[in-house]
Order: sequence, then structure tokens, then C-alpha cells
Amino acid sequence: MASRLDRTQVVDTALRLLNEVGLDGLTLRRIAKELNVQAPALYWHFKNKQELLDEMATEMFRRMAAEFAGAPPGGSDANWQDMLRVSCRTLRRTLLGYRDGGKVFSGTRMTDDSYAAPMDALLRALTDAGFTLGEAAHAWWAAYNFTIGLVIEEQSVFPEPGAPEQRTPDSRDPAYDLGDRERRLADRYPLAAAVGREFFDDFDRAFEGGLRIVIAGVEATVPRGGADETP
Amino acid sequence: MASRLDRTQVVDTALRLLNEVGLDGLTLRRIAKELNVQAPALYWHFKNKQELLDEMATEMFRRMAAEFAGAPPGGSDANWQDMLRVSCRTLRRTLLGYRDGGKVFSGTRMTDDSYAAPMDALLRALTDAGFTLGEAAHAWWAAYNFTIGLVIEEQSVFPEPGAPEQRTPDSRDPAYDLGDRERRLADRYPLAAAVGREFFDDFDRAFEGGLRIVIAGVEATVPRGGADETP
DNA sequence: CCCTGTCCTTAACGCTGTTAAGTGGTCTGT
DNA sequence: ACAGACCACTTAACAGCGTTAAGGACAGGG
Repeated sequence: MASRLDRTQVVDTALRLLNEVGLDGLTLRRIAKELNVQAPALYWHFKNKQELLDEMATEMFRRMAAEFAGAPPGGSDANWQDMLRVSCRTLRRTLLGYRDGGKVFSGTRMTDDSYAAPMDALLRALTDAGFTLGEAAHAWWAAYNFTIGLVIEEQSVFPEPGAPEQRTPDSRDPAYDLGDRERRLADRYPLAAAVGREFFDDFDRAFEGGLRIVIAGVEATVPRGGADETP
Repeated sequence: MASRLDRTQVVDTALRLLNEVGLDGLTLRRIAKELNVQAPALYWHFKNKQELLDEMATEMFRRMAAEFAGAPPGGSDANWQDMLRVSCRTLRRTLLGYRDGGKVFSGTRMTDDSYAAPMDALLRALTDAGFTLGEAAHAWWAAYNFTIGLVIEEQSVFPEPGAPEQRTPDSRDPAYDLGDRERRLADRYPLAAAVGREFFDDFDRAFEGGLRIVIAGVEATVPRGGADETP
């Protein structure tokens, strides 16, 4: 019977559905309906909902890794700076591609080791440049958590999935009324009032700015004679 | 009648209860029971559960701000590096003081402007050092999101609330079996295998390492003649 | 003394994740 | 060809969730 379910089919459907209904609307009954099946049928393939969510997060990462395979950031000319930059950019854009992608991703554990290969390549680039393994780990861990944290913030302002370029003015959550906030704070806290736009308006700029800071910070501790091409 | 509820009483109880039962266990019925009241009574004081969660996050921040008032990071001798460091450390330790504090905090909007005063002070320290307002905003935004992201990760490994020092070996979530992971990856991805400990063992070190990177990265863009005391 | 507004109770609704038990289809062994 | 086992699902149900509707106790003011 071709209509039999399997794990990957459920995960694919759940990921597609996530973009339509969001994490709160993603119920087992809704997923089952989409698969023309009753809700308890999912329990044959997954021990519980959390296991399905874990698998969804892992699949997100797997698709990201496939993107890497297409345009590898570990090409012959790649230095660790570019690899770090490309990794974080790809991570961000992948998570932004799914509604509530940041929350889904941050709360769950990977169910396989597909993350290990790209991570190993990145760490090798850093250790080859002269960093200790501990320094390399801290560098990636800092860049990674900054990226995840910012994406979670970004998706609570712009809940709709997709790249930042294709956002319209009304895709912003109306609860984030910047003008109101600014007027309220303007007289007593002029700086705090003014930065609202820096934080919640152009996430692309905020992300690139933060990424630049992190990479510059790693560079600041680079061992003598390690990396070439320091600008 | 002294037994009448008010908003702050509900928030206090909910925050105390959060540490016992966690975010998933924090139901309106459970909170109401703790207050010797029926669940719908809470709807007199809050429009819905999200509004209560928002207020809880805001109260966390308010208590943090009170801590700042006690030992102000904006003392006369304070440079922006110290202020950034102390702000992030306090933020982390405050959130770690509540079970699921990172998730509660990251998902919610502040309901008042108590965050504005410390933020304004921090931004002023940065602009006084010669940074533009945009640069200052990016610096804080990077440090902030790194901190939040790391805390969320940390609390999924160590769910129990409290400072890292008072953790016992069995306060780690047993699902994070580091030894297993390490053996699985050791032959094919030796670096990725080895860094598990850097990531999930000593979060204090990881946090301080990441914080050092961010601050060094901000320093790398400091305008000429700006900050003194560069180590 | 009644009336109005405040603050809470009781009852109920639709929904959730999850479990228990049963059922039809396919595959294997003889 | 038939029996039995196993797979993959259905139906039914449970406890608990956030939330709403309606009503009742109690206060303060005219």
C-alpha cells in the first residue's frame, strides 16, 4: 500500500504545516488530518510529540547541511572568518524559513549526528589557524548562540516565515508599536528610545553588525602568525 | 478583606511556583490553587495567560534592575567594558535563578519601561567612548542575544533553577549523555566529538569565553582616543 | 435600604496530548 | 490453501488545558 506512513513523510508534512499554522497551531490532530489519518496513528511512528519536534529540528538542520554541500563554506580558498560568517548566515536564513523556527530549534535535541561533519570542518579551520580547541569551541558557541537568540527575537517581531527581503510593512506583529515606545521614552531616556529602530527595524543590519563584532572578537585573540588575510 | 488578590501577588506566586513545577507545569489551575482561589478568578486581574507570563518576565527584569541599583555598574570608575560584562553576567544569573527563565524571558514582551534606565546608561557609556548610537546598539544587542541564547541552551541541560556553583552531577538532564556522543563521533569527527565537553560541561567558562569575544570585538571597532584601560 | 461596582465561584465548552483496545491487511510457515 | 503472527491503523475514551458565561457575596455611597 502506497498510502502507508513513514517517519520522513510525517516530518515533511509537519514542517510544511508549521509554516501555515505556527507552533501553537501545530497539533497532532491537525498533522494527522493533513495525512488523512487519525491522530493516534502518529504514535506508531513517534513515541510522543516531543520526539516528532526533535525530528523536525533535525530535519531542518539536515536541509541546511545539504545547502552547505551545494556551496561548501570549506572550499579551498576559505578562511575561518568566511566559514563562520557563512555558517551563521545559513543558519539564520534556514531558521527564518520556518515559522517559529528559532523556538523549535532551540528547544530540541538533535536525533542524529548530521551536524557533526560541518561542525568538525569549522573547528578544524579554526585550529588550523592556530587556535586551541577550547578557543575554537568558544568562538563557534558564541556565534551560534548569538544567531539563535537573535532569530528568536526576530521571529517574535516578524512571525511570518521567509527571507527578510520579502517582508511587507504589515508582516510586523502590530504589538510592537515602535512609534509609541519612542514617544514614551524620548524625554527621559533618549538613547534607549532611539535604539528601538536599531533593534526591531532592520534585523539584517543587526545580525551583520553582531556577526562582525563576534568575528572581530575572535580575531583579536588569534595567535601570532596564524591567519592570513587580516584586513 | 486581606485575602483579596492583586496583580503583584499573583505574579510573585507564579514565579515561585515556576521554580517548582517548570513552565510546562505552570497551569492557571495550579497557580490558582496556590492562591486558594479558583482558576477563572485570575481572569479578573489578567486578560489571559500570556499577559501573566509577560508580567512575570517583566518582574524578573525589575528584580534584576534592583540588583543593579544595589551595586551599580555605572559607578564613577566604570568603563563600558565593565558595564557590558556586569550587565550580561547579571542577566544570566537572574535568568538562571528561574526554571525555564530563558524561555519565559525570550518569548515575552516587557509590560513597562523599567528596562529603559539601565539600557540608557549602558548606551551612554558606549557613546561617551566615541561609538555612534548604531554601533552602541549593535554591541549591546549582540551581547544580549548571545547571553539569552546561551542561557536557553544551559537550562535545557541543567533544568533546575539556581546558580551554577550549587549544581550536583545529577542535576544534569540524563538525556544529554556526553560519553555516548563522544564515543559515537570520536573516529570520524574527532574535533566535534571533543568539544561536547566545552559546550555542555562548563557553561560558566563558555559564557565568560563568549563574553570576552564579544567585548574584544566591540573594542576592535573603538574609535581612536576613545576608551582607556585597554589591557 | 437599595443600587452599583468589585471580585470571586460554579459550570461548562472545545481543545489538547496520550493510552487502551480492537480490527483489517499482509506476510510467513506448513 | 489455511492458520497464525505481526504490522499499521481505527475508534473510544481520559484527564487536563485555557477560556467564557452567568451568577452570587460583599463593600461603599446616595
